[in-house]
Amino acid sequence: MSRSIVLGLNAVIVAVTDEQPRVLAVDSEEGVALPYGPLDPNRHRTLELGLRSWVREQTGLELGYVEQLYTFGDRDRVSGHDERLLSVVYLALGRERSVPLADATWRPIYDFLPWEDWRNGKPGSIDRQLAPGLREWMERVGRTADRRQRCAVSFGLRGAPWDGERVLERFELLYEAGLVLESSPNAGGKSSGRSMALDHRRMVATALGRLRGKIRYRPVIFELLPAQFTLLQLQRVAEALAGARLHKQNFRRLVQRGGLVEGTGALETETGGRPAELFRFRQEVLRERPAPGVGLPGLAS
Amino acid sequence: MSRSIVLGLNAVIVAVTDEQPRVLAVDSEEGVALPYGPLDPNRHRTLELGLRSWVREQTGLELGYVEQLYTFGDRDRVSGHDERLLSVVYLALGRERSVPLADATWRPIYDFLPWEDWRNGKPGSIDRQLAPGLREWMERVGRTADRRQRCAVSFGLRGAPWDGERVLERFELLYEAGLVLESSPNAGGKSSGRSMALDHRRMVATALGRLRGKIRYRPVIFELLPAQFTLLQLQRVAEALAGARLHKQNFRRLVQRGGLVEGTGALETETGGRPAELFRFRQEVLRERPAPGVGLPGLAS
DNA sequence: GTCTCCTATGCTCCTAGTGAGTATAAGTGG
DNA sequence: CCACTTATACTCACTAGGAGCATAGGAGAC
Repeated sequence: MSRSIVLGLNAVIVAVTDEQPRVLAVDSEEGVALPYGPLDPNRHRTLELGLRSWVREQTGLELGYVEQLYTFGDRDRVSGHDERLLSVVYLALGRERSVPLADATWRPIYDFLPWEDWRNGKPGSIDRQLAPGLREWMERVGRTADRRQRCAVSFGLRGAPWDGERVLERFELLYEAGLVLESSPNAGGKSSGRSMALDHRRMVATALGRLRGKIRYRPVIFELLPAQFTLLQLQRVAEALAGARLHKQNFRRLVQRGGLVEGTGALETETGGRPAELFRFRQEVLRERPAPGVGLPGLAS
Repeated sequence: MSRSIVLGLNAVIVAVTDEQPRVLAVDSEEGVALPYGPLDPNRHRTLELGLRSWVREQTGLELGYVEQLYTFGDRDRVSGHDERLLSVVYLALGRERSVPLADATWRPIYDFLPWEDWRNGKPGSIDRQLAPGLREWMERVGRTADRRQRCAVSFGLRGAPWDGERVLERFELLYEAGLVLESSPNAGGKSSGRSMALDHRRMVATALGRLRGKIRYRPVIFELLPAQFTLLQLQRVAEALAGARLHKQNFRRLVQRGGLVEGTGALETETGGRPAELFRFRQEVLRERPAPGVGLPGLAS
């Protein structure tokens, strides 16, 4: 049984609207799925171009910022295939807009990973379901020091701090423990989140973790915002991605003194309070600071 | 011409000895090459296991710490192949030791990327050859604002700071400008560095950039050290990777007060001066701090 | 108008961390 | 005992970050 290799291209396309980070997904037989297409060795000169063309075809969207995320290739990650399926996954950022093709829709990321959103305090499901579930799992498979350490570090148990960037570690731990079930459309209550096709939820987890890390040292957050924005809009997007509330005054101080933005003089009056100045991203910061990012005051660094 | 896909696995295996970061390489027809082997869909359950088995076969080395780096898949990156070659590249860390197989040797990374080593001041080749070369290239292809920005940011020209982590950006810029020539064993003088087979030098550049970033927020540097070490040894390894000198007293303060190491009480007397205490990595730091890394005092952060 | 309730924005205070350097300790080889 | 090496403790100034107070300028209720 000499199997051939098929190379798939997947995109985790992220946008933030109404203070919710969202991912563009299509409907498939296996459930909610990321835009996908196989690499065509003849047509696609590069992997990224192949990805862009598949996304265009399936969602009508022309991608802007794109970066490679990870390549998944375990044999058992998808069942029932005759070929060996490898998937190269990309992260794309953009502003949400209506998508021409009807079956492509923007879904809130935290529907799939509800334990990652701490903006309204610690999600109750962590103490109610996930932590007990992990404990049960450890009883079942053996309470090794290594497993205890992983649980503590990933979920901030036993005095460890919560680290927003460990999204993937948390997902993989829950997966191992059988607390998130994939490939079964209606599996899991609200606690363990909505599932996706195949291992697409793992891809979303990878993307969120990477994005949370990256906004701190590269100005990628501006890919998610219009050309002009108020500082509160910027903060809301940062909070949506970080999944945590930030200290307002200090956030402003950081982005302004850090030279990331510059005022335009124009005012936004639809704020519901005092009008806010509109700002724009300051390109020159790239030449001035080695690692310009937004900084997340109020988070454990 | 419907081409099939071949999936290659490459390893950038890094160790530090004699204050030099080194990469394990084998000799091939095209020149110095990274350990390589195609994925066997039947034998290799995961990509990482496939990689480990190829490295074992080609170098006799059993890998420890391994992480996925990047997947290269451009059509034109290798010429003369009938199939489309994709390469999934992994970064591996270890302590250097004699390698059973004779044609696998440890080569200094800075032989391939000499402009990355600033430990003895700014490498002269930057001002002598690379910067002028980039200028010429821009004259030739057009001096767009975007190109000027890339040059300035990557190489710290026109007042921009040098950012040690932008290894890949620098390499790609030099490659575009024709200042590093691959696939020609004797190309380039000392200035542009020794070349490697195919696009393997790009892989090494990717690995070095990732590693420089990672030691700051994950304690991976200890993978490169013996179980016990003096603080100066630790510092020398950090310097070797960062390609820069660090402030000694502040470096010690950072790793000690950061809880990354703990003294063993034992002394190392072969220092040539006052004996130094031997330290070991402190596992518990993982539970205490969200992003424990060594910190590089003296570098622009 | 004026009161209340928004959000925006400026400023202060305190603490922890970082950059840079001085001083002292404890070995080695002559 | 000397010069020289490396180790380690400590100081000082400065900056960045956490937390909160105070004021500014709009909208809507009355």
